[in-house]
Amino acid sequence: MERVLTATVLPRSRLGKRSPLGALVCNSSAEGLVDVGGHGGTDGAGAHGVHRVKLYPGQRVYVHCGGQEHAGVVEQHNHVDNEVSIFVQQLNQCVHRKLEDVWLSPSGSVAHSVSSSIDVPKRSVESADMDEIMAAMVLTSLSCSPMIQSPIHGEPAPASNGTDSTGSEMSDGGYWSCDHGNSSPAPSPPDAEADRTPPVDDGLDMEMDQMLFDEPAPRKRKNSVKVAYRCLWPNCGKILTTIVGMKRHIRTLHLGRQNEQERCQREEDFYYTEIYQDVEQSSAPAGCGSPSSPSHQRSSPPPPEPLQPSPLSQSAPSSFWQVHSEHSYQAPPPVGLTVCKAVCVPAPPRWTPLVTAHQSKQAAPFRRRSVSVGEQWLQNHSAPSRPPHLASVSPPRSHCATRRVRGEAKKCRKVYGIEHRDQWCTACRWKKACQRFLD
DNA sequence: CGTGCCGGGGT
DNA sequence: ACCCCGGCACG
Repeated sequence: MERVLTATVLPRSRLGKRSPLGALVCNSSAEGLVDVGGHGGTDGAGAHGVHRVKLYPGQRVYVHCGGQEHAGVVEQHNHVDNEVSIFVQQLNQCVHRKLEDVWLSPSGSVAHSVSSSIDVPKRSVESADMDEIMAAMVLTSLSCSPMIQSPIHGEPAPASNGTDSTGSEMSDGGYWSCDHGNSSPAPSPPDAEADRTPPVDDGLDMEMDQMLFDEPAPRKRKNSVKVAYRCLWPNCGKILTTIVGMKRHIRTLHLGRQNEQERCQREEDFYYTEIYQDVEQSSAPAGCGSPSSPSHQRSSPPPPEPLQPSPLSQSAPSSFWQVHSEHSYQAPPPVGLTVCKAVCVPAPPRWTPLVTAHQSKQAAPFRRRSVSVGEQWLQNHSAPSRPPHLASVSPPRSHCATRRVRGEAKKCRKVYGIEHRDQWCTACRWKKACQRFLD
């Protein structure tokens, strides 16, 4: 019931900072306290003075003075001491009384104090203070809860293209308004909000958790500007409140499919921007534009150009370089080549044609056949300036899908001649692709 | 036609 | 795994 009370009498002007609830009641007391004062309450326990209300100057009250009750007029009500200065006309003097000793009606008629007039259970002062504190906390949380959720719900859904005027979303925007107005029940609690949130990704959920529990609402309010991060990925526009969450969002949703090893860690930085939102502005009554629209954006990074992955993330399909030594035709080189053959350029004295062979090889079209380790190395290192589309695109085997193009390199047969067949590489001897003079 | 080498078979 | 060869494609 107190909740209803506090919700309905949300203050327009707060007087009692030290006692939020008192301030609230005070507000209502201006109109309500007087006329309820004389009503016949059934609260028999309230045979004492005024509790937890503020008396305003000029208000008529009754006090005991010199063993007799006198009517008086409130001159001042000191909240700190809970003392009331009352001018007693009969005595023509001003008296000070504790609030508890002040009556709004003659005790002879009805022996109850102001506190009983408002439907508040009689309690000790301590418990009453606790009530105030609790009520203040409730109020605080209620009034601040919109701030908490705003960064998430205030922004368009991921599918939005950035236009913030989402009419149906305005219901959420209503919480931006401080004026919860006459809604009898408390505003929809945060968990209800969370349920409505589309579970797009875990990042958002975590954001919600962080926002709701880790970050006390008042802290958010310290600066009147809220910071959030908006994903710049096309057709996304997701808003998160932490950089970590945003980076994770970009990583998982947008960059996730790319080669993780090749991807630069900081690449996510290019795909989000920092946005700010004025609390005051956003808490304006609903209807004056979407509350979700960020008041201004800052530090706009270069346009995302996202569909074209940055060079950092572009990775040569390593599958193309598959090591497929179909045949272990590693002909023992006649001059004793070592295992290094696969990687090092074999350059025995007799293989002088090798150099030209390699040079010509670079221009030769690629072949469908899987390449050997040596070929990989050569293709990776010896021709860095070749057109990238030849390097990174999947096998562009020119014409023949099944048979490799005849290399221009001289092969063992040509080098050694058929009469020195024993000097051929094994592959050549076996009529396989030459492993010594690679294409 | 010479050459490179794939696919397949034999041991 | 090693060895050989038929046969095809290419220059």
